[in-house]
Amino acid sequence: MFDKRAILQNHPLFGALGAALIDQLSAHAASKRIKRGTTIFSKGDQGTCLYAVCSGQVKITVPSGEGKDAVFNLIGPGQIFGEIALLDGGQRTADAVAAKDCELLVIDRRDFIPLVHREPEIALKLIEILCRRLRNTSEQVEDVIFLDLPARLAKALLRLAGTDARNHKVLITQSELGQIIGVSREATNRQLRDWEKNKWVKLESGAVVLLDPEALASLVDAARPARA
Amino acid sequence: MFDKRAILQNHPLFGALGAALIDQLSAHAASKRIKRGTTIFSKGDQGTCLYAVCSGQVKITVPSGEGKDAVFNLIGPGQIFGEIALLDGGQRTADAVAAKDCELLVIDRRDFIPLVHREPEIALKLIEILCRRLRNTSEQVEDVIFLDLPARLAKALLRLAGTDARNHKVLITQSELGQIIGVSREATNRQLRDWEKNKWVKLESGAVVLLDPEALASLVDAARPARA
DNA sequence: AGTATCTTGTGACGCGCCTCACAGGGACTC
DNA sequence: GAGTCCCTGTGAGGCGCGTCACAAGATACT
Repeated sequence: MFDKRAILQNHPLFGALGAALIDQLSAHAASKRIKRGTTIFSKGDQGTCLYAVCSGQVKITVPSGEGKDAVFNLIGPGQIFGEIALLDGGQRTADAVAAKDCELLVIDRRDFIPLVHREPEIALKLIEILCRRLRNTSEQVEDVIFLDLPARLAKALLRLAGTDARNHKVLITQSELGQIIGVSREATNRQLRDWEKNKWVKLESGAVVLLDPEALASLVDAARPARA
Repeated sequence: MFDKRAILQNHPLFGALGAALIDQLSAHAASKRIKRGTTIFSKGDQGTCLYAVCSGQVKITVPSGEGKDAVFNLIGPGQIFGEIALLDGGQRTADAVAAKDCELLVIDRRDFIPLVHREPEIALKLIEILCRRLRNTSEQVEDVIFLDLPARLAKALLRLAGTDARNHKVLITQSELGQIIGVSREATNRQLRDWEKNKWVKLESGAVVLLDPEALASLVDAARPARA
């Protein structure tokens, strides 16, 4: 077990709150250990919980029959997920699966909603988080429409390297990369091999090492010409 | 001119508010007439205003150099736009252009933010709106990744018919349709002609008449097989 | 009415990426 | 040590859709 209060305190969503509120919230928050590969919820479920990741990583995916899932988001420690269904009481818009062994905090709608009504600070924080999500998602739409495979792949690698690893080594399989950018595994592989020839990346089993991040970045820029 | 108070009162975002607050808000809200084709703001601008559409229609687009814009959203009477940049103070994520002559209400960040802090009701309403936007945008990502041209086109037509017109006549040009679904005008035209042969639609200059909406709907379903 | 502009309609061509198919290598299990 | 995964690597074939090019009807502008 771990100290719920300490984790809430450090969490961006709740950090600004007073100690009294933290106590109150932690009384309602259940901690939960989840094994890698476990499904936390599925698209279409009635959603009643908010989740905060304490450790591990959660993959937000959306299925399209035949295991052709697309990966929408990777949630790491200190981030929350499941807010939308929690807040509007609707269905979950995607699946959530533990990408690694995880420790999660779970807060139920019944306990959370009254708090939002009572505490404007939380509401504002939520607005901030939703805005950020919205910006991300909008950018995803743009990317899928405007950027070709190389640009999307480069962008994804840079993003993953930023959040994920020291030394520009991204721990991810090529299938997963493909799912993130919405492209087949084979196409992903071919593009990476191409870059490997140019010494832009080095491929390992289950990982991609970025040797020349700037080259990749310039690729992204080239694909999206500045406005006239 | 039109009565600002009456419009705010009828607006979903503010309808629940007390009369006193409405007065207060309407004092700060400027009304504005905008001619068709006018740019209201551009992607990258520092955004300080929230807009509510009283009449007309606003097109939210995102540019990709060379006039290859994609249309993200069409905002009609009773809807708001520009919330994100308003709320988090960041840059606008897209362009906004008047698709028809419009009457807009404009509320500045300086006047609005304090109100959000003071009035939990408004914050909650905003959360609701942001959630809905987020759901829409997520669905857009899914669609672009999973659905092919016919399915996306069918879906777009059905959506436009639902909000837009009586009698299943959608007033829109084929170029605009292409921009909405992220596809070239030519491809859009070919698909529509195809459907016209089957008597599913009838084409007119600047409009598409849906003769068999159910056929189109079944097409959308077929493209997205139910989960196993 | 006459001209410019927008919209539609279509053919040809090519490229990007998907699908299918198969093979080798590393890791983990019995 | 043999078998079974999962991950990687690659070839061949195909087609969806973008791009270019051009023509004819519709609309708006003066």
